[in-house]
Amino acid sequence: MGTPLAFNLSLPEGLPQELARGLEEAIVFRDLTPGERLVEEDIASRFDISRSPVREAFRILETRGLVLREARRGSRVADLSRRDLDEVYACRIELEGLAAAQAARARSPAALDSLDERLEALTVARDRASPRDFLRASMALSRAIHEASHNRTLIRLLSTLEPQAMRYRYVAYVRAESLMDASLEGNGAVAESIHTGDCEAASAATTRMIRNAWAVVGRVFDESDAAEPAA
Amino acid sequence: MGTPLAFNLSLPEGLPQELARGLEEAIVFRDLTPGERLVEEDIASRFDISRSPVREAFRILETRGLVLREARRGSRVADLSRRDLDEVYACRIELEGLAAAQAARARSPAALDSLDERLEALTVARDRASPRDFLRASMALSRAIHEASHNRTLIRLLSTLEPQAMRYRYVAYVRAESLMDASLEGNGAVAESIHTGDCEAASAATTRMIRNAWAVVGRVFDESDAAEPAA
DNA sequence: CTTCGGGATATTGTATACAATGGACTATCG
DNA sequence: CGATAGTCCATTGTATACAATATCCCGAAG
Repeated sequence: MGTPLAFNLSLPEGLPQELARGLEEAIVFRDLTPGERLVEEDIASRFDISRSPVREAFRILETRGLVLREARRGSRVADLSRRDLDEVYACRIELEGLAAAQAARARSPAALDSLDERLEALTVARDRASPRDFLRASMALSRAIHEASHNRTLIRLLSTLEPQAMRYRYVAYVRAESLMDASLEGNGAVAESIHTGDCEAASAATTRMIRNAWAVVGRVFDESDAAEPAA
Repeated sequence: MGTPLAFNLSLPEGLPQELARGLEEAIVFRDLTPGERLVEEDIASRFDISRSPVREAFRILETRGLVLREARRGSRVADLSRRDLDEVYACRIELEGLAAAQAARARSPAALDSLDERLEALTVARDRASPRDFLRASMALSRAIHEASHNRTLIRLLSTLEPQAMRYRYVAYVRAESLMDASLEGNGAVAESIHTGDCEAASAATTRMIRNAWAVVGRVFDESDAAEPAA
């Protein structure tokens, strides 16, 4: 399993966080495959650091549902499953809906600007038709919406839920790039109602978008899963 | 600040987890006060262990919103505020509502038994009129509902949200013990609709219960906060 | 051929040692 | 007297060392 896993690790925010971010991308984009074992020493030596920050990074990833840790039995990349997908999307509907509603209520100018910016970037990424870039941009936009809610607790919860969702979105986008159009459209509607300040509409638009995505991503996943049942 | 903080730390689930549980109780029940600094070495020597597990425990508590960590500046017990309270309750409404609905949909016999058991225990705790015991029992009942949803992702999210809510509930119960009656009644209604298998009713009952609690706990907190603004 | 046991090994969990940084204190200068 | 630079100390961040345990492999017995 010749995994590249080569990202430079500067430390503007702490080494464990940086490492976690890198590993997160590797998991989402399947450089690290579901079920793959994660040995602390391996990762540590690969980046020429000690096990201490690696352990902390694993813990971070565990709270994001990307890594499973069993006491004294080690860590491994969390599996993908239809059941897990459904769990994540059910939760997303509730929390993203709330975030959009509260963002619409707050309507802070700075947050709205950031939102427009990210939406623009998302359009650009769609035109390049790269699932990877599109997802990164989509993640940034989501974060902007979450932060526009000015609800730190909600932001905390979503930051531990979104990465898990990204994995399924990536699989779907790779197999059906047209999904990106739907996502772009949905996000546009959400952004618009947030601008308007209509909480109900923002929540409804978000709910609708995620429910759609759920159906499509789920379908694609099932097909993908049937093709290669034990990835 | 002669903090007792004496709980025996056996290790049936790992030392950091055990320590985190103990510290969590100490924070919820105000043995550790909001804003109080948490020095790794202090805690470590107090329990005669090394800093390693203490650091991991702090990280766990950070994900539960009970501890704030700033890079190289140490950790401290998270403050209580009306804003934080509102954030937590807004999220709880969504997630607990979903949990109740999914529990009603699943209706697995084992989970229902566990639920009844916890509800009975809650009644007993109410009769003793001890906020501490009541909260512990209430926490157990909540967990039973969450697990009855059979949604691991939701359980994960709620397990990082509930402890934060417990802090406010504790403050409120101490000042207004009658709140326990309301909680007991609300939980009874929720349990009943879960038994019935009516998702809508379960969700609605939960939403109503939490919305009520939000209003009352918020009011009590404001009064309490006015009395001692900087605890 | 299968199953059970025992030891070697790989890996995690905990402790300790070292490095680096931030804050406080002090002394000196304007 | 106030401001500021320099030093010291408390504390976190990282690395390494040690302990404990689960797993794997192999051999022997049934």
